[in-house]
Amino acid sequence: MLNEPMLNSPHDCGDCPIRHRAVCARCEPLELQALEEIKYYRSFEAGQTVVWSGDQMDFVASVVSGIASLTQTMEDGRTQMVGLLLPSDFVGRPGREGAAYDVVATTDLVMCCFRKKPFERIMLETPHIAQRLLEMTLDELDAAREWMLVLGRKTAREKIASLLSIIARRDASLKMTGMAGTMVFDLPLTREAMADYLGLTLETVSRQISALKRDGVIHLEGKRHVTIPDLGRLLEEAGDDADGGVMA
Amino acid sequence: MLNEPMLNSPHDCGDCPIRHRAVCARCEPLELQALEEIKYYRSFEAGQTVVWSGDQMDFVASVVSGIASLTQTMEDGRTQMVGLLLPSDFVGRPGREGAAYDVVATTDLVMCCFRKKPFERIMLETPHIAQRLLEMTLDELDAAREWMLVLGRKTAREKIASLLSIIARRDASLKMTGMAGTMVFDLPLTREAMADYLGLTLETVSRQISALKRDGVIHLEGKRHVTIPDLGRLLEEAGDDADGGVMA
DNA sequence: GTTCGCGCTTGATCTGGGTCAAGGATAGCC
DNA sequence: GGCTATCCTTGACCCAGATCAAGCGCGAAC
Repeated sequence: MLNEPMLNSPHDCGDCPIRHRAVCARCEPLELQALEEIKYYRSFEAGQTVVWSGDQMDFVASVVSGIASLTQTMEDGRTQMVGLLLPSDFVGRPGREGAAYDVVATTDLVMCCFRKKPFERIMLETPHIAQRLLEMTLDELDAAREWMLVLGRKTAREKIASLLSIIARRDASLKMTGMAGTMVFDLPLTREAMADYLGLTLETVSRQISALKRDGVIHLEGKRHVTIPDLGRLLEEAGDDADGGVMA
Repeated sequence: MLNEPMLNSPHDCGDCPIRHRAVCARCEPLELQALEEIKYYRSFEAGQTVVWSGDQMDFVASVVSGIASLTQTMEDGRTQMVGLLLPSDFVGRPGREGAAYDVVATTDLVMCCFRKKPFERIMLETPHIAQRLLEMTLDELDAAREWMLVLGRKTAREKIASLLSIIARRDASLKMTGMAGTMVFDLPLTREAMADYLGLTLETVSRQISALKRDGVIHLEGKRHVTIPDLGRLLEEAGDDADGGVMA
């Protein structure tokens, strides 16, 4: 039903060190020089906040390695993760002033940043960059809306299954046999981060993971290393036959 | 914190009959002719489905009058509304094939449609249309993510308050006195539609509305005509002091 | 008028997931 | 080795919201 925004572009453009779909210099030879000039890298440790909601955000960026999350927090501390940024994902709001949500490094993180003002100028001069950003933003919108179904209508078990299948399918190190075969990967999120993404408590996340393990839908080595013997079965658990959901 | 995508452009361009922010012919004098040629109107009765999820969608459109909603449904019938389209809102996925969700006429509805292929061509030739669409899509993304917080972390009472304040602030017929003054409007949604938007059951929606009424936070005449004597108070109920939330 | 249907309300009861609380496992560090 | 911190698990209990059920109000059709 939905397309799969995060899946559709590993964007492997050879030795390009950046691999960001939107503005990869290698894919934009004409703009190479202009983009190179406004480009810089930033590193963050797990747990660090990249930008605070409402703060001025004078750059746009794409993830080089690691995972960042977009998070909203209420005054009383309730938080909801509204997006996961994996390598090659883009973050930024050309034409917008402040950040709309906290951007937090969930793992150690390297981002490739472009100063915003000149980036916007380049965008104006280079129509297909705006169009590519539009497509990516539409993908993110689809993913966000898919996630609204998860948050609003799925049970705890379905939520966990949805998240696991999404991570499994995006994980670069996945090992897959057959159409709905075995997948192996490491969870890049703590139970608490998963809870924040799923609108649950960390206790419920833990319990449901234990239940999936007990029922043989998944296997765990340690707390993070996951084996999914039958992805099709997991997708059924997710209440989501057609596709395994989408993320952003 | 967040900007207010749906609020920021009543886009009153005089006698323009369309008033769609993205492609209003009056605001695009250069493209007037080209857009006029691919433009047509469609009317729907309340309850009709405009497009089904997955179907080919060979147009993009903006709402002229009435309300449409974007809805996702699981095989077992659970449904989640993922967007509300009010007059001047845009719907469509330039560069995308099928529809990602059902589009349903929630009230009687008139849409101004543009055939997709030629629209995409015009977009390619007219950079600032792509840029305007990008900005609108970013707004919708913000709204969707804001709604994720509502779905994932707010209580039933807060959800209702969030929805009411959003509708109140977007309603054209609103009557407002002072900064957080009295507002009067008609609910354009049934209890069931509200439930689908909020991830609740219609019974819970009904009960919470009754509770808000009992507590004097809102007044009701009949089942749809709402008076909010103190918007500030409602926003507190919404657990959302800074702003009243955003919608899409 | 009566009847129907739909949208809505309200009550009674049940339950999934939250809350509170007590450990267990593992990694780093002295 | 022991100590501490972090992350995770599990149990006991509770409550917000779901579910099941009955009935109301009101406009439309006859």
